Amino acid sequence: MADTWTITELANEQGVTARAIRFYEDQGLISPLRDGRNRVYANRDRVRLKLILRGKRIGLSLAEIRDIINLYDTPEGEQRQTELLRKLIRERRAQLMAQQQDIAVMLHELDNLEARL
Amino acid sequence: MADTWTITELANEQGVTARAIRFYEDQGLISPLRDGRNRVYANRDRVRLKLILRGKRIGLSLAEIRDIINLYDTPEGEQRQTELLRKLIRERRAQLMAQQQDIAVMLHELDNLEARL
DNA sequence: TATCTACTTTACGTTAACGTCAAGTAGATC
DNA sequence: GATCTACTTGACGTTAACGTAAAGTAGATA
Repeated sequence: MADTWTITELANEQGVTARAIRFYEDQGLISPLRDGRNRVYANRDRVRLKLILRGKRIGLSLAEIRDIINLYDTPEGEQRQTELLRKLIRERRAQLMAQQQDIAVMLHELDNLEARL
Repeated sequence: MADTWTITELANEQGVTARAIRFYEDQGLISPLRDGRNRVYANRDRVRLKLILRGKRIGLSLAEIRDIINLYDTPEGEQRQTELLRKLIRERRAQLMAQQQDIAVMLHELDNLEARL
């Protein structure tokens, strides 16, 4: 298993276009190293991309995903920030759980629908 | 409890703009009756709007929501269509369950994050 | 009867998230 | 050394989902 990827390798693997990945970089969501002009993606970039795509699949905007990434990237032990971070995490968790609920309701309705057939 | 609503009443209640509701109508997602030129929303329209907004909250596009609505609106007992319907329902259910999974992973990551604080 | 309020339609504007050329470069291959 | 391949950086185009006037109407109220 390689430990670095080119942009097209990563794009193919993750099922997105290279253009999309470059766009995420423009938006400050991912920052690969360079080999000359060319982008080189390490595993942490790959993990980051997966996080982005997971966020997209559940309907988060890139701005919201950036907020979540910022939670991850905040230096540890910054006491002044900790309380704020906890709050943001709680809010995000509440939103995700509400989404779970919405999906549960929809699944239930699909069950009813199928039962009617 | 009233059994009909004006567009602004419904908009305020559901936390969206009247413009958005009219847009959903343009897209064929909802079809209220009229009192002269004015739209009159009955309870089934209200339920329909809730379905639309629930879909939006979990990141579905209006086109996808329309597909789901079409599942609901298909006349019962159309034997020829039944098998296709079952298939569409199964696919949609699979997608929703995948989304549940994505959300579960994110919730887990938030837990880890909070634990680090 | 004039004004106010809540609706209507029409139409152009806006933002997010890329798609789609165009033009250039750098390394490998014929 | 020319051609091929995989990258690069602009820059303009596109679609979805509304926002935002503009201009008109119909019923209630001063």
